[in-house]
Amino acid sequence: MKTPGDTGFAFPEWAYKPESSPGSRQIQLWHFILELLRKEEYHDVIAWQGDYGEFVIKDPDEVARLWGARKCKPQMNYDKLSRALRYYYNKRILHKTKGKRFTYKFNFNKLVLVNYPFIDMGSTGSSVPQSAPPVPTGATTHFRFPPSTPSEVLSPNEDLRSPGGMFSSVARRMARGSVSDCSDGTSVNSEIEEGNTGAGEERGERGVSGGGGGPGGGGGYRSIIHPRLSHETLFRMYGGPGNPAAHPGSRGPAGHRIHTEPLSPFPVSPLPGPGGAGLLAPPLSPALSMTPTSHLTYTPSPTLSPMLGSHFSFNPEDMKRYLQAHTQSVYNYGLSPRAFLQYPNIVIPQPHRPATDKAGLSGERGAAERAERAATAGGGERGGERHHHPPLAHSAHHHPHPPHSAHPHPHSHPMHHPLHLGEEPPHMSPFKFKLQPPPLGRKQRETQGQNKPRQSSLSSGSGSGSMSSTSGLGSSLSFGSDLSSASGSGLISASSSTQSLNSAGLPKIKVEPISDIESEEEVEVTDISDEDPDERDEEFELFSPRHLRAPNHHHLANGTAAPQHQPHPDEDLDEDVFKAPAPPPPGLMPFFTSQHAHSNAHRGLPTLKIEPTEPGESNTPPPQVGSGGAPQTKCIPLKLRFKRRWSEDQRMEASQEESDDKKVRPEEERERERQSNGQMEMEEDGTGSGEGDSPPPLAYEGSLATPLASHRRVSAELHRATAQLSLENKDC
DNA sequence: CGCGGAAGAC
DNA sequence: GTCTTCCGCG
Repeated sequence: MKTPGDTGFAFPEWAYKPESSPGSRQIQLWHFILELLRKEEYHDVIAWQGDYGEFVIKDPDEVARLWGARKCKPQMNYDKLSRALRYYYNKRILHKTKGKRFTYKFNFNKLVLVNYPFIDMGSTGSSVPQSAPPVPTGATTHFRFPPSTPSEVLSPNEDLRSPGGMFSSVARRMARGSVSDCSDGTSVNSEIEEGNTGAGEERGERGVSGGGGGPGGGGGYRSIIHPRLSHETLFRMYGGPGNPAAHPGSRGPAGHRIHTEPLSPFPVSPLPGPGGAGLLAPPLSPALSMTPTSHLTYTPSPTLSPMLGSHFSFNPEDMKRYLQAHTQSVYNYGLSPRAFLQYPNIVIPQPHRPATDKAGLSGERGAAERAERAATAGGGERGGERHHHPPLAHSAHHHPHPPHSAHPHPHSHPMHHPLHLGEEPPHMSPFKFKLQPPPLGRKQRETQGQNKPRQSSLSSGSGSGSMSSTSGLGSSLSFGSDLSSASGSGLISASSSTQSLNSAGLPKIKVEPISDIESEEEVEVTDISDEDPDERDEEFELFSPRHLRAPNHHHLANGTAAPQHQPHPDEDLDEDVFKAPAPPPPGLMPFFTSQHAHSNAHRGLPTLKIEPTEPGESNTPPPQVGSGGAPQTKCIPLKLRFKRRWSEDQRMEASQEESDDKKVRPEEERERERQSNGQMEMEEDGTGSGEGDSPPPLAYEGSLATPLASHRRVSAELHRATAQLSLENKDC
């Protein structure tokens, strides 16, 4: 569904950049998949379908062939490709949609969310259905796979500052294929890329007629983004010139909203100054820092890391929306609130469903598949996915642009076989679906049970310090002009379809009547069957009381009430990234204010209070918390408290991650944890004094980039601070 | 069809 | 580290 247009889902550009991937120089499979997904030409082969992030490989052999071509592995086949895909399970980049053949689902949280932690949802009212892709179908939604050529990577200069420059640079990159050519001369890239031009095999043409590429020009969504120009769609942090494509609503570079919300990242800096991004106020998430410079380095997760050159181009408003939507999605998905903790300024979005759109999301998956396979039949009027989408897209999204040829009708593609997807026209469904978290790999599942201490792989992986500074935004996104509409369309259709499916005997789905009240739980459809127990568990953990202990903190930190919603089952995800060290964030902020500290102490960890000091560590009563000034009434062993808290958090994380990461990052994390635990002890108390020592930025950085790392850093900082305090406040 | 271990290439 | 290749299991 979402695919309306094609790629209904918009990913940040960085997601498409191969460079971003840490380990591999070459394009990674998930990048490749995304690339294919975003190209209309390949919709017959692979397309978004079903829930948010869910896609179906309609033609496994073809996909394998393409992949093989890209990698110059002629022997590639679906079996192998799928093995590679399965490796993503542990990384949590993907998970399998059970019950549906060839259907997988991206974990956007990991992919996207991570990168846009700063999003301020609170302000916007618009909500996007959970399942909806982050940026559903907007005209602008396409992302283009940027060619990866490193050389091409934007020069910092360009990226950063000049919007135009960025675009151009980006454009260039994009223009190129993302991939390396096979030695034989076959260039994979060309295949894909050319698809647009027609070079590609059958598919080729789809594209965009809008070749003009001009922004705004092309037809349909694509039009907005010329294949090569997709940048436009990309959002730049501070906007380049508004995207023409941008939806009408967004006007100028600086969206209105942006300014309106103090907290919102956008307002912060549009200044592009290089420093700007990096320099954002500590409170802001690192991600916020949009500066190009920072981006370059920023890598949220090892796997996901944004590419160096990531640029952002976006319309602020759009961005905002996008983020919100995304956030919601994430949220719905079960993103852990903790993630947000890191960013005090960020308002945690509460999921809410659009009044109108309440409908659920997508569900059609199976049907679609079958349809396809069945296919054949020309059953539908629609040709492949698009069929559905386009219409939806239109209605749903109003294109800012003038209608384009491309835009078109679903059928526009000559190539497509008429597949009939299960999609249905959007309509609201009275039910709400509950999203299931993506299923974990077996192991993970198994493992979960055991709580091993582990930390998130992702976070650590990427890196540590370097990335931190960079803003999360390295990616560029294209936003659908209208989220609500988009979401609505996608979701709705899905929901309906889902239901139908159910009736059909498809996988079980939980359908709940929608209650407005629960806005939080958005709709998601998932197969209950498997899934997510794992993830859920994980998530639960996040939310578990322990974490929640100091809900207030969070809220405070955020500045807005975070949704208290209970642990969503859904939450999940990407914990790694998000999980940032819970303790730190809240703590840090508070740091500066003595009051917070106190409050924390009091409220927060009641239990902790009295515990005996630890053995090795200083028994010494921790310094008073209120360093700032609040004389603490008593010397509270903050250390202990914090320590405890910290430990718990870590444990939690560990447990969560454990499951997640088992493979991914094993020991480092643990080790870190251990260390941190040991050290952490005092930390937070130091708040007041600590400040000096620990520059907020650090903390943030860490948090963004790598939770773990950040933890460590923070802890170290705290430690130091604490030490000082201790010295100072010996009396206690 | 899907999963995941193992070995190995890059 | 990211697959690629094989393979046994369900």
